[in-house]
Amino acid sequence: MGLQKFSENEVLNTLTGLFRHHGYDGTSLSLIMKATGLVKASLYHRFRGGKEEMAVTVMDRVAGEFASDLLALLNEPGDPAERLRKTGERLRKFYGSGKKACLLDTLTLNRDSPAVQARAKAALEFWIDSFARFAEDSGGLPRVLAMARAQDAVSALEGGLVISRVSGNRAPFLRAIESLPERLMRPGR
Amino acid sequence: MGLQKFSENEVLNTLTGLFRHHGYDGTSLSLIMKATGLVKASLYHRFRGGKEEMAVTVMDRVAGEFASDLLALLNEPGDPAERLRKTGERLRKFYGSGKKACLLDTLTLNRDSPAVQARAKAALEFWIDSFARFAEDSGGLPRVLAMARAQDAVSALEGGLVISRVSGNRAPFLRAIESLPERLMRPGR
DNA sequence: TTTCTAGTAGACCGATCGGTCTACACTGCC
DNA sequence: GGCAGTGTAGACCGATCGGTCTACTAGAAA
Repeated sequence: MGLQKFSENEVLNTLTGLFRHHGYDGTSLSLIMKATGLVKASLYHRFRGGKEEMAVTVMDRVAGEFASDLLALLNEPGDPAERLRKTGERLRKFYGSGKKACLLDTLTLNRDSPAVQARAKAALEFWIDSFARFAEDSGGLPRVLAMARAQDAVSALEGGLVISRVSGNRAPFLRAIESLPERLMRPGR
Repeated sequence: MGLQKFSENEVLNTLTGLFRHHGYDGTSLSLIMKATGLVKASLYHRFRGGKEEMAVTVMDRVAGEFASDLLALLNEPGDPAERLRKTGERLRKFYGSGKKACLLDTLTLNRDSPAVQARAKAALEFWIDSFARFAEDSGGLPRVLAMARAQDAVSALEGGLVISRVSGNRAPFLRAIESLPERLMRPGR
C-alpha cells in the first residue's frame, strides 16, 4: 500500500469533519475531493458504495471511538466522580468545547439512508444507556431516575451544540458538561 | 389575486414543513414544486430571490409567530405559573410533541446565506432573552441565574428535539417542557 | 372594452450532482 | 521479469440542481 497518497485514517478524519460541518446533503463529492485531495475514482475505489458508504464508515468509526475512548471511561475502576470528570473532559474535547457539531444531528437530516439512520439511533441509545448505567451503578440513582437523567444529560449536550452553532454561544454546552455530576450522581457522592 | 391557485399562507405553510423536515440543502426546488403544486416560474414570481428568499421568508414568519403567539404569553398579566404552563403547552404543540424539528437547527447547517444565519441567531437570542426576562421578572431569579436557566431550558428543548429525531424517543423533549417551571421560577412560586 | 398587473406555464440554461468506465502506475509476490 | 492486486487519473454519463425567459391567462380598474 505504498501507492496510497493519503492513509485511510487521514481520509476518514477529513470526511468526519466534512459531515460534521455540512451534514450529508451539504457534503458533495466535489467538496470531498477538494478536502481529501483524492479524485472521485479514488474515492469510489476505497468506498465502493459511494457517498453513503463514506457516511456509514464515518459513523461507525466515530461511534466506535466514542464508545471505546470516551464512554468506556465510565466503567473503569476508581472514584466515580473522577471517572465522570474525565468523561466530561473527553466530551468537551470531542466537541471542540462546543464548536463542533454532532454527527447524530448533522447526518440524520437526510433520511435516504436507513444504514446511517440505524447507526445514529444505535449510537445515541448506546450513549444514553452508558450514562444511565453509570448513574445507577456508580451514581446511586434508582433505575428509572437514572435513565431520565441520562437522557436529560445527553439532551442538554446536544441542545448546547445546536445553540453554539446557531448563536456562537458555547456556555450552555459547557454548562451541560459541568452539570454531569449533579445529573448522574446522587448528592454527596 | 383571484388567479392564485394557492394562497401565500398555504405556500408558506408547505415551505415551512419542508425546511423543517429536510433542512435547506435537502429541500430542492423539485421537492418544493411537488409539495406546493406550483411550478418553478410561479415560485420565482412569488419569491424573486429564489430558494434563499423562501427560507428567509419562512424564518421571518415563524420567528414572528413564535414571538407573538408563544413567547408573548410570558408577558401577559396574571399568574406566572399559569402563563408558563400555557407557554409550555404552546411549545409542545408548536413542535408536535417533539415530532417536528426546529428550523433553527435544520436551516443553519447550510451556511451560505448570511440572511438566514442572522435571522436564526436573532430568533434564538430573542427566545432565550424572553425566557430570561420571565425568569427574572416573574420567576424571581437573580439576573445571572435567570439567563443561565433560560439558556438551559432552550438547550434542553433543542436537545430533546434532536433526540426525538434520531431515536424517536420524545420523552426528553416532553420532560424539558415539564421542567420549565422548576427552571424558570424560584421554588414556591 | 381596453389596459395593466398578478400569476401560472413550458421550455431552456449552465453548473453540479453522484456515479461509471477505461487506462495507467506502483508494489509485492512468485 | 511477469502477474495480480491496489490505487490514482481523466473522461464521461444521466439526472438534478437553482435559475431565467417568453408566453399566455385571469381578474381588476379605468
